[in-house]
Amino acid sequence: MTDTGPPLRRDAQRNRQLLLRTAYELMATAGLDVSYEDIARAAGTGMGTVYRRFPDRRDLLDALFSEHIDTVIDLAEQASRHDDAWAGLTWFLERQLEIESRSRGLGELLRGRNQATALVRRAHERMTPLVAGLIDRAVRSGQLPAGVTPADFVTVHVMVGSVMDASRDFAPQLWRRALTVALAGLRHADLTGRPPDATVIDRLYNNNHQR
Amino acid sequence: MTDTGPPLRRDAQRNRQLLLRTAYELMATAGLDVSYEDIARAAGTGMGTVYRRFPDRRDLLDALFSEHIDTVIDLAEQASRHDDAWAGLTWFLERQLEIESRSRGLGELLRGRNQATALVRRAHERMTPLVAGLIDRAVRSGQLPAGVTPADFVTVHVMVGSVMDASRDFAPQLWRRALTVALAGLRHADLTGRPPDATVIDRLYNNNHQR
DNA sequence: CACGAAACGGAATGTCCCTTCCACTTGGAA
DNA sequence: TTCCAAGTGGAAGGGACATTCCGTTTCGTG
Repeated sequence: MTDTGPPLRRDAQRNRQLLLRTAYELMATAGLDVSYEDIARAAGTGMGTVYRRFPDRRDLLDALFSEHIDTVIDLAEQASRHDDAWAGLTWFLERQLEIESRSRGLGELLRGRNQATALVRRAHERMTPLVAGLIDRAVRSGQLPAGVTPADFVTVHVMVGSVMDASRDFAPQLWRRALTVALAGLRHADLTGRPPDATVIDRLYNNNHQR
Repeated sequence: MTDTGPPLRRDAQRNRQLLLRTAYELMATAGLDVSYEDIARAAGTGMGTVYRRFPDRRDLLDALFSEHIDTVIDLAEQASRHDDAWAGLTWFLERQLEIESRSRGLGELLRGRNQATALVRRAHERMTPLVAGLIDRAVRSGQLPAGVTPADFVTVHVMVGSVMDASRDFAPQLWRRALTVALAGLRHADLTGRPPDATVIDRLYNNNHQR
């Protein structure tokens, strides 16, 4: 699946690492839409080098974030093994958001503020059933009211993330308050209306409409 | 304050109206960042005409949305006169969001997804004390738990709006569910930690960091 | 109805970013 | 040490927008 072709020359190897570090830094504060030119300049290489190594931006994103994404998948798995479903859910979401708060780029990726990469899609495919299972358990055990769906959990993720994005520069902890509110809402809202369509999760996370 | 200079020629008058209608339509679905070229093309005029009439984009935005903004201010005033503070708050927020759901552009303007215009700033200066009064009353009457601040209300507005923006194309009513969750959260969250800085409201609404 | 001011359209210019391309440099195998 | 495939930097071309400018057209007053 990940055919690397012939191994890179040592200097190319070095530059690749340098570019990854540089791009990660830039995207941690500025988000995913950093230009290749900026990355090259910050790394002290030419643009050609960036394009040669990462011809498609998604290649770059996947290389940059794959281990962090694995970490998040791990969190979901740990959470799903939690005895207390609600505790698992809140723990998972808070952890995930903490990670997102340290990297704006990763947050944008995980919350579908862009064109999803294959890696991200696969990550969600893997996490969604786990979350769904937790929600199910929590509803059955009475920790969550009937009517709460996995899509509502995703909605909470999106909501809190938007507060994080909006307030990062002047109130970097405000999202915690928003999370408190949103989670309390999940436990107390009357969501007995028609549940959201099943495809909503996918569309929220694999947002096409950029901009 | 609004010196209009010498009156416009009749054809210019007509074009101005045409441009406003056209721009409003475009921004209702595509948001505020429609290019002047697109507006001109859709209206069947040249770009020069758009620039002549609205040399600064803010001029255009204020002209486009001023009456809608007045409507929202009106809602806030009506709400603040409501006997039941909580009912006033929820009614106001739902109405405002309904209006935003009909115009993506207006939503972006009201929720600070851009560089705020003088008009928007004034609108928020006017509405903020009204909302603060309602929150205060609701807390005092026990409808909201102690610790809830006006900034939390704004946060809810931002959160629900983000869901609206993210789901507009495939689930145009999903924001109502998010609103239900968020409002329930406000009533049930334990927000006894240090309250957000007073400037948070302003910064959320007059967002500088565009994208 | 003539004529000057107002308005008009859209070509031209500048900026920013994406992407390709190629003449030059360099690593490392022979 | 030689040599060439691999690697490099940045110029160049292209597209999207913002903004300006000016030759032409249109209004509406005298």
